[in-house]
Amino acid sequence: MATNAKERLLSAAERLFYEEGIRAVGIERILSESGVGRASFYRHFPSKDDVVVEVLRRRDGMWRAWLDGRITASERSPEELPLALFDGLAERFAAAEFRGCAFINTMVETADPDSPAHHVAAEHKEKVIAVLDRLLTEGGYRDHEALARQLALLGDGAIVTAVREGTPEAAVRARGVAEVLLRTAAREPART
Amino acid sequence: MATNAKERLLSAAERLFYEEGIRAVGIERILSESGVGRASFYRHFPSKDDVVVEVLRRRDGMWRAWLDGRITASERSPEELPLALFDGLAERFAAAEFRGCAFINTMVETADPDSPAHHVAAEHKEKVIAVLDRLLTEGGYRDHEALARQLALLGDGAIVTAVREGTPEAAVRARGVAEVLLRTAAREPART
DNA sequence: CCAAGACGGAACTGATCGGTACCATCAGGA
DNA sequence: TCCTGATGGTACCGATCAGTTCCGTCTTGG
Repeated sequence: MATNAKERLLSAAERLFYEEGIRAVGIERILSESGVGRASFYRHFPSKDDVVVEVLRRRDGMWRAWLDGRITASERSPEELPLALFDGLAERFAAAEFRGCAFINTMVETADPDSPAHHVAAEHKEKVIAVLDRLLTEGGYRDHEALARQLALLGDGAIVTAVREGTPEAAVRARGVAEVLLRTAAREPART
Repeated sequence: MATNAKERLLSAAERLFYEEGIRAVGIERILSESGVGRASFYRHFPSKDDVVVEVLRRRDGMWRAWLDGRITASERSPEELPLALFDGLAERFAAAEFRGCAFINTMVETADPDSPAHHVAAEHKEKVIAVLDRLLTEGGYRDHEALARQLALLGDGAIVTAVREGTPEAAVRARGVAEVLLRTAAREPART
């Protein structure tokens, strides 16, 4: 039976890619930090690019599961529930290893917008927007899709700002903007 | 007399770094596209890293000069003048070669926040925020600094969103948020 | 008990990386 | 005229890149 070589490779690659960047991390580093042999690497993955894509897919699943958790654990009212995104971001920004959004970073580092990695990263963001759209719809907001895209834009702005500043403060600022946005937005007539 | 070898190097490097990323562009590419000899390169710059820093400094100056131009050319009223940033971004996003903000890209690609390049990039953003702060102060906004930082966060969010979507639409969405923000913000009592 | 398969280690390929050294050329000022 | 200094071209350096190949070992299911 196979041991968990593939799993070790993926988790080491995920950590290294996030901390130092994709191009900056060579195969050698992934091998030495995961303890996997060179040949085993290429038994599981045709090339480094395939590792990148699979790491992003994993991270997409993890990240959205985490977001769902933060949403269900939030004690905010339905019309304020979308703000749970910014509550969550505030936590993430405070983590020592925080270095922005792996998907934004990938799109920046992988210049070619047609590359598989760029594609997976872009899809992740659309899925997050879909989650926000659902929350806003349930919250009774009329123009929920446009609002969802504005909130996502705010979240991404907060992320790159936090990378630059090195403090979690950007999450608070973005949440402030989001609160104004939600208060101003029109909601469906109450159904009572 | 020296010809313009240094200038050719810098403009070629700036274009290549922006289009393909810093790590993705080797010295060889810069040499061949600028027509400069290898030795001449190292007569002007101690290392590639120094080119990166000087390119960023140049671009910082150019970019802020361009922003100033867009501001003075704007026909918006003083209280709406900060929106000129988003008008300008809308133009940039529509350009075929648009690939985000060179400074954000640099900070993402250069993981080390202590590196000179990261530093120059971070300083650029602070200078832009200072410009916004001045506009907001002149527009009579009370909490101008916090507002300036929120608008800058919106701008950066629009930029990374535009990279992902490949359309200029994000500028319009961000401007919409900015309008709500400015309308909601408290202004000094009118001095008439 | 033994064969199949997953594994780690290491040697090797060709290409490219950033950086150095040397050389011939060409312009301009004394 | 001659000399100085900036230039472009090229050969070269050691290091590292992604990827291939082979070999010995260990585990596990039949």
